[in-house]
Amino acid sequence: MPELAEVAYYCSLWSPGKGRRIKRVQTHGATRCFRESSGESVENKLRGRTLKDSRTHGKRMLFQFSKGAWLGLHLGMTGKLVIRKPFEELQKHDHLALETSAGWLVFNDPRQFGKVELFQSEDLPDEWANFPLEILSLEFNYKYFEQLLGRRKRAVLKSLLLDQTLFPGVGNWMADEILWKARIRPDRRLESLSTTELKALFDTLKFVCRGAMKYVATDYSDPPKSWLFRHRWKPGGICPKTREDLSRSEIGGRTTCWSPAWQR
DNA sequence: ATGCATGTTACATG
DNA sequence: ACATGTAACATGCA
Repeated sequence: MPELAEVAYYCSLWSPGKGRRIKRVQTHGATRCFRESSGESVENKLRGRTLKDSRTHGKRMLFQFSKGAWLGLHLGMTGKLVIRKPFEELQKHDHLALETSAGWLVFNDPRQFGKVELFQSEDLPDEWANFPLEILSLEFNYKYFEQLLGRRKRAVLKSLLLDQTLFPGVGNWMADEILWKARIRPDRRLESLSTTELKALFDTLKFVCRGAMKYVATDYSDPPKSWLFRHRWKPGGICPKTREDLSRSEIGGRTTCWSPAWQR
């Protein structure tokens, strides 16, 4: 589920907890989400701390607590954040739940591809200090974009867009949306693009990220029907531009949807 | 029962 | 160094 905008949305769901003390922490200690650390260490670290701030970068989330404690979350494929009422029963895949006076701040993830990690530092943790530029930042301009692609001439576009070190936050549906909007086939290689196409790719990259933030990040509403998003998973889905059938196949290990009559 | 899923990583291979 | 393919992870859904 979660890409750039979905992550921003879920992150915002914990905002009612800001400024509140963590009265109690519940975990299911040994689930995969905790990786090398344990649920117990997370409990000990966060109990009694106050949630001060939160941020996202691409698909990652970071929560800052008092006394230099930081909680990093990645939602994987099926993770989400949710608030449960103070006396509400926790559910089956609630791996981490922080009790505050505003209710439980819950991380839920059935498939457990998500990840929970703790950092201890006064300032932003080192792991977060050197991330690539965010796509929607001002500094992520066309010149930077060209420079990013410098060594990747042979790469297939679909795979390239999914590279989190280049385009943090772009996931499967956004990559397809970007290529569809730019009218470029997902199986093309970077080296085959004309200057015009490269510029179109940059513009649609920004466009799709902005649109995703506008629609999805605010209240989890779907993008409009003019987007591929609304048609790509429907059996017999139709391209909103040509009204013709969409195609689907695996590219770079991921199911990919495109419009053969529209994309070249 | 089968196949598939908005993600990442490790590993083998070219 | 770059690129590709596969498996693995663990669960729910059609």
